[in-house]
Amino acid sequence: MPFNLLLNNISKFIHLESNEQEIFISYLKQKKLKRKQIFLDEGEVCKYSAFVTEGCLRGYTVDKNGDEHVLSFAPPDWWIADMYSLISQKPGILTIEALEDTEIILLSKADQEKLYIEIPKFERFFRILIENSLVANQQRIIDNMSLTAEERYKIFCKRYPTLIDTLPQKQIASYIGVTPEFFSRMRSGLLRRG
Amino acid sequence: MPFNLLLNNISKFIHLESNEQEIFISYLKQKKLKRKQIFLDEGEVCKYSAFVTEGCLRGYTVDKNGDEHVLSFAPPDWWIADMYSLISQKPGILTIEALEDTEIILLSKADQEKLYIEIPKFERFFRILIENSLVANQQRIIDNMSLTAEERYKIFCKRYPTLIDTLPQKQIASYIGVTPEFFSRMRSGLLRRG
DNA sequence: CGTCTATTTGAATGTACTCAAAAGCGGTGG
DNA sequence: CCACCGCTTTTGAGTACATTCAAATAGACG
Repeated sequence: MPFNLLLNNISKFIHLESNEQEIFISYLKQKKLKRKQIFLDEGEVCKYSAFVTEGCLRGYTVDKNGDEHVLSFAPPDWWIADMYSLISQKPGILTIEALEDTEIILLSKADQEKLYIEIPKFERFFRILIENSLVANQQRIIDNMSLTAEERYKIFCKRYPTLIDTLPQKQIASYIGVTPEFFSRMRSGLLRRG
Repeated sequence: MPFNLLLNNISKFIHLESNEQEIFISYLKQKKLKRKQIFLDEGEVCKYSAFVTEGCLRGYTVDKNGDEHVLSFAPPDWWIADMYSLISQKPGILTIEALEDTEIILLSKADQEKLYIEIPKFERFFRILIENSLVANQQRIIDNMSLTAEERYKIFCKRYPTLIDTLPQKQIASYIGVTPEFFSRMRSGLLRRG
């Protein structure tokens, strides 16, 4: 079944009866994205949460100089959306793009709201999901203020070991908050030393 | 009634029947903090969410050089906690301190969990609260990556106009992510120009 | 293969930091 | 109520981490 990864993800936090599973599944849509395909563009209203089952997405913003800044990666078993836009239903600031051929499961904002009412457990599920996301984001703010680029890179390597070999350096540099040039020097420095 | 600010805050997102209000209020405790008093210390397990009714708190971390970094301010009508520690019930990294004489309302983790079960609406309330917090934190990450210190300062002034005159510059500098010395220069630069 | 993009390397520059010291301000006690 | 003490803010000079711009090299995809 194509929804197994998602159902398993959910079962870590709440238990669904089989009829509840059916209702939930009825709300889901599958979608495939080609490498470099845009899932959500800056300025659009975000109408879906996406759960990645294969491949990888990235969410990024573009600043006034045209430089990109990666807010988040979404490898398999992760959710991604422009949370600001999804909540407010106003035009968003994120672009979400496939870094490779990717498969996702979609849950629309409207259906998510229905879920909250029909199966209140989902309110709990998404609360917990967002709590964890909040904690991770707060930690990242602290790290950005407290640590050097090299320390942030080491933390990234520990926290996302699987992403290190798959992602282009450019993208990791952008997530960590340095230029690709500096990231390259940093890495060759780390290799020579420890 | 001392809980009016909090009840009013909640009523923006969910409606409580009067008996539900009573249950909720029965879980709350009031507490007063003197200026510079520590509400939660680094390394402690965070057992309470705090809602500020008067004064102001700040949550900060201390890095390996002994420098402080402010993660959040909590003026009246705001919640504050060490979310990581509150969720995991492990020792936290935040210190939460009163910047002035402050009054807060406490809700314990245990009672919050009870609320979720007895009055499921609260699951929704806190989900929404945390969603908004997540969006604000994500925006801050983006701003830290995209903007200069001066631009971040201007945004801070717009977003928290009331805090500008009450907070010591040192604290704002720490929130924005610059040294007090640089912050001072930056400000005098801004005053001379526009 | 050829083209396009990613990565590396070099040199000059800038933004923000460090250390040091002076000036300002606020709270507290005599 | 004033004087003092401690903390915050300002100012100065030198420095560092990271950026910019440019060019060469390497890699990946069609």
